[in-house]
Amino acid sequence: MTISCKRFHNPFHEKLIALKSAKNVASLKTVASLAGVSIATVSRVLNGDPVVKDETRLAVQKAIKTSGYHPNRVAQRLRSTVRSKKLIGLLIPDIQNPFYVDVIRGIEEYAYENGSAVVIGNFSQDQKKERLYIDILRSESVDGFIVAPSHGKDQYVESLIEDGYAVVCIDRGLTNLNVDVVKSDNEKGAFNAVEHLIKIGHRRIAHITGDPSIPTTQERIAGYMAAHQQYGLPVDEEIVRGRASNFVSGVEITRELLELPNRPTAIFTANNLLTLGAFETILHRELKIPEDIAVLGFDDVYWATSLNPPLTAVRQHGFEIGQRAIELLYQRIEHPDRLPANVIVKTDLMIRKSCGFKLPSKT
Amino acid sequence: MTISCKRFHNPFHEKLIALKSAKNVASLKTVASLAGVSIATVSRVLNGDPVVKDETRLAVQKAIKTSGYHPNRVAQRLRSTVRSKKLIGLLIPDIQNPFYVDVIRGIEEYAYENGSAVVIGNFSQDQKKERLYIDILRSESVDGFIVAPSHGKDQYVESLIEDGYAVVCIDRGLTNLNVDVVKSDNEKGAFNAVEHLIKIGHRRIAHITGDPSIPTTQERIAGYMAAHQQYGLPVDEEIVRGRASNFVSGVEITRELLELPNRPTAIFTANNLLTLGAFETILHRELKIPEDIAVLGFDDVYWATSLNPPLTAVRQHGFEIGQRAIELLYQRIEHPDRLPANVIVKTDLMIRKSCGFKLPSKT
DNA sequence: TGGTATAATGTAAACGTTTTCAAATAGAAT
DNA sequence: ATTCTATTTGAAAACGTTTACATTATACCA
Repeated sequence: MTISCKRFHNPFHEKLIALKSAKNVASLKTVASLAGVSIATVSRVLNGDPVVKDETRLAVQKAIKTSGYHPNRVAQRLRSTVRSKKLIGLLIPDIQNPFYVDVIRGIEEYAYENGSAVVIGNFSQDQKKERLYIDILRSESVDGFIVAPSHGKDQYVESLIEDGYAVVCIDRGLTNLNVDVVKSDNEKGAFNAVEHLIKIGHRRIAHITGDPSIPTTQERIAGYMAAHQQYGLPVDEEIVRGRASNFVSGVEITRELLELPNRPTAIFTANNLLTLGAFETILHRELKIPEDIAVLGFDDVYWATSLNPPLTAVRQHGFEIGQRAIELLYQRIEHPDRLPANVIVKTDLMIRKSCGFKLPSKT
Repeated sequence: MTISCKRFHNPFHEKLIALKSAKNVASLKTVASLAGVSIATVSRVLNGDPVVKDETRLAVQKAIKTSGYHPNRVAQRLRSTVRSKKLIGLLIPDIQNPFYVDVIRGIEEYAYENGSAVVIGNFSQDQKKERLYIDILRSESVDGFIVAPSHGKDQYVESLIEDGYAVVCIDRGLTNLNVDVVKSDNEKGAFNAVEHLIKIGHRRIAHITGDPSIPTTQERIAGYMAAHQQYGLPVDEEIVRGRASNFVSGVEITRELLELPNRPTAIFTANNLLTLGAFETILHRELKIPEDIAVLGFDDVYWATSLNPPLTAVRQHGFEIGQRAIELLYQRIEHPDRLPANVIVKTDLMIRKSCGFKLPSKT
């Protein structure tokens, strides 16, 4: 007992305690006087400046260790005009959407590996909230933004870029400005999905779209149209409907579709919430999937295989999208004048049972 | 055209431009010289100090508006020793778990309404990652932490409290330290679930538990046991099994259970991933739920009603847990010496079809 | 009018860094 | 010894706030 106490009361340790600030935290000053040098020298050691003498470097490093020093990121951020990569602001439209959760994971993993922290703002498609978050993140001096803008001409996001912030958009771009964008190949994904339905014999395929004002929605509709055109199938505008991108909308529109005199044999839903609405409505009516009506959804989710029947879905690679996005952001921070890149991430069609099987056909 | 240009070239506006810093951002200094006062006065106006004369206040407010001033939160944080509520650190074990997404939403909504920002660290049950995040958040000088500690005696979290940080734990507490905790009533939830199964006639009920080292798991097991005891049902240890809290574990253990000579008539799974594993395994074997075997899961999720059959589940109120947690955190920031609170949030049993119906019985 | 109390504002230090510039030290060459 | 150069270090300013303290302006009273 006495011995261990002694160990803690050696003069060195006492000096250390006295040197720490009110918050009981070691600062440059603590380390400096512990090592008998100036704070400038300590700073140089920390930043790997080769100019310091080996002898001093060693002394400083020892002092850093014994004092348990960690740099104060707030002070660093306040001081330096040059952008580092310490704090990334992330603006997400809907954290409940598993697609965005994947995106977040991708970003977060990369950030973690590089010692960055991520501030997340979930603005729930609410413009006012989006703006508040942008203001907050600005005043937190984040080093860069990753944003899924609420719409194509989001002035607040544009102003960020004009003010010289590093910005990468995900899921949707900006109409007026040339900016780094990472998103899924929505048109191709939708095309492949509808093509699959056509190939296994469907001729009357409904499409429940998301919020028509969102670019993503338009691209998926375009893919739907293109597949029809390519296979010489007419499009019946009556069975291409969409209002909001949520569960309720999925339920309502599916109900409308099922009551149509000439009911479609398949439904292609534009996102996972719509899919859920459709699934539930159909099963509630005691109709069988895929025998009575097939369902194919945009967005694969981890519980898609547990649905009964397992869902055939267009898989977006959210994780990879997130990774690409933060990579681009890092690059932009380093090279602010690099030409903006446009990364399109492929999608995969995950064929399961909700669409039935391929009918015999000659390719 | 000419007119609008003129408007932008009035001397006032030119002065403003000249006053803004290199980053083209207004600071206290900008506002101060625009209003012809010192920065101290501007600061006072901003913080609602009643000492300033109405006349000056008006002038300053006008200058604030025209300059588009926003306070720099980094500088604020660096300067003030007193904790505010501007930046909250949130440490989450698994952002893919919809339960935690609800918790995050609860926290985030409250934070938004109060002008706080939230830094999220997702440490994926990885101790090393948890520690790094704690270090980062410390050095970002967050005003408080909300943490789901990786285990009951998490020294790193404990050290936070010892260093005077405001900390609230969610989902699990800390063994050694008295700290604010918000969590579900796990034992009661499990009890109600098993009671329900017993009441509708099940006599042989398996329990797939989560990672046995997590307190939550123990509490749910306790509820399982208590229900058996109360209804005079013996517990067969062989059908109470658990390894990790993930999907694979759910699949494996379900498989084991199904191959038992004396197969249980119902499975109670301890979280949503295990449930998913069980569901998928059972359906894959072409067994019918609930006729062949009933399933009841801890954790209700938004897609539970879309499963076939819809899942009977113990609903945790993640959103409310988040809200309570940040409320407690705010309180602790204001009153660091308040006695720690222990909030237990009730659960609800959502009865759907995966357990079959109540057998006629004389209560 | 001068004095004093009160109200209003300004000055300057501090928070913990980074970085420029100047100073000190050392070594080499004369 | 003196000067010069190269190496190594330190002093001080700056980032944008808050705040204790000092100063000035205003009002009141004798």
